[in-house]
Amino acid sequence: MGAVRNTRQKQMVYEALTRLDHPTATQVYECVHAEHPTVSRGTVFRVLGGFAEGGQVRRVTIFGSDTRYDHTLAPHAHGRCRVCGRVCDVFLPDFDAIAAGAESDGFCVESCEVEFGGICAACKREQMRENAKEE
Amino acid sequence: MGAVRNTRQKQMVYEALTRLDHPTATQVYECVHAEHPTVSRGTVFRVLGGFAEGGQVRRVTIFGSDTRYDHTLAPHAHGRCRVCGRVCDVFLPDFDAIAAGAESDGFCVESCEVEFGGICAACKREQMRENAKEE
DNA sequence: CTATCTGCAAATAATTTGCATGTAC
DNA sequence: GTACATGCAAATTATTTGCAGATAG
Repeated sequence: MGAVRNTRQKQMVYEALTRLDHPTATQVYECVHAEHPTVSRGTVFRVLGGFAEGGQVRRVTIFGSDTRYDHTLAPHAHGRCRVCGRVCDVFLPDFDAIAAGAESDGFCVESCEVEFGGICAACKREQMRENAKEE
Repeated sequence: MGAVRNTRQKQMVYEALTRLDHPTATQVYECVHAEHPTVSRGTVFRVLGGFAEGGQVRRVTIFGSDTRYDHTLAPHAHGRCRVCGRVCDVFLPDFDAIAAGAESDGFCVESCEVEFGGICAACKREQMRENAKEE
């Protein structure tokens, strides 16, 4: 018992996840439901929950926003750009050092989430160009 | 215009915030409402939102859990202990280095949130004691 | 076959909002 | 006095759940 079955719905949810960019569960539902109207909200939420449980996807809660899902498993941080609004992956050169810092404060680390607010590389470049024009 | 008024409700909400430990808005509401039944949910949510906006308190979203509020403004991380369930403050020796890492990946950092999952110092000590007893 | 999954629709739970009234300054 | 704030209750929004029927292995 306890065997997890590979259903069409799970495949569709996972595929939507790889195609969308850090989507919320509702966005995944909308994406899947658009092409397959019979797929229900409940199923999408349950499937995503199962994936998160099983470690196939990462559940990310960014700032005030809703819970989002990320299919990239390699350790990385997230940035929320206040210009374009997008959530983007941010790779830190020394992710392990962060956990090490927490350990030194007595907390036994098993998982770690890092989120930034600010401006993404693309929007920053855009701003530079604007400023240059003003001169 | 635009002047923020100092009302009794705001004082009570802030006081509850300092007394509770990383509470959710609903917990703050329950705390305040217990002693002052006329204070409404809407007011508590609005006041907390205003505080977060004005920078008097920090809004923290930890893992899947609800939005929480923190009156400690000094930069620090949060740990969610999977044994006692509590959210505790974790002070990292070099918080700035994390943002520096993100900058090196091109993200222009304005704010940073770090969350850990694991076991807090108190529960870890408890475990040690248990293990010692088994010998 | 049968344990797991799904669809549906109803139930929760958190948070927001409209509006008439209250009150800080 | 008046602009901002509050109380209330209804509206939204995200997510969960119960259950009967469908289906993967």
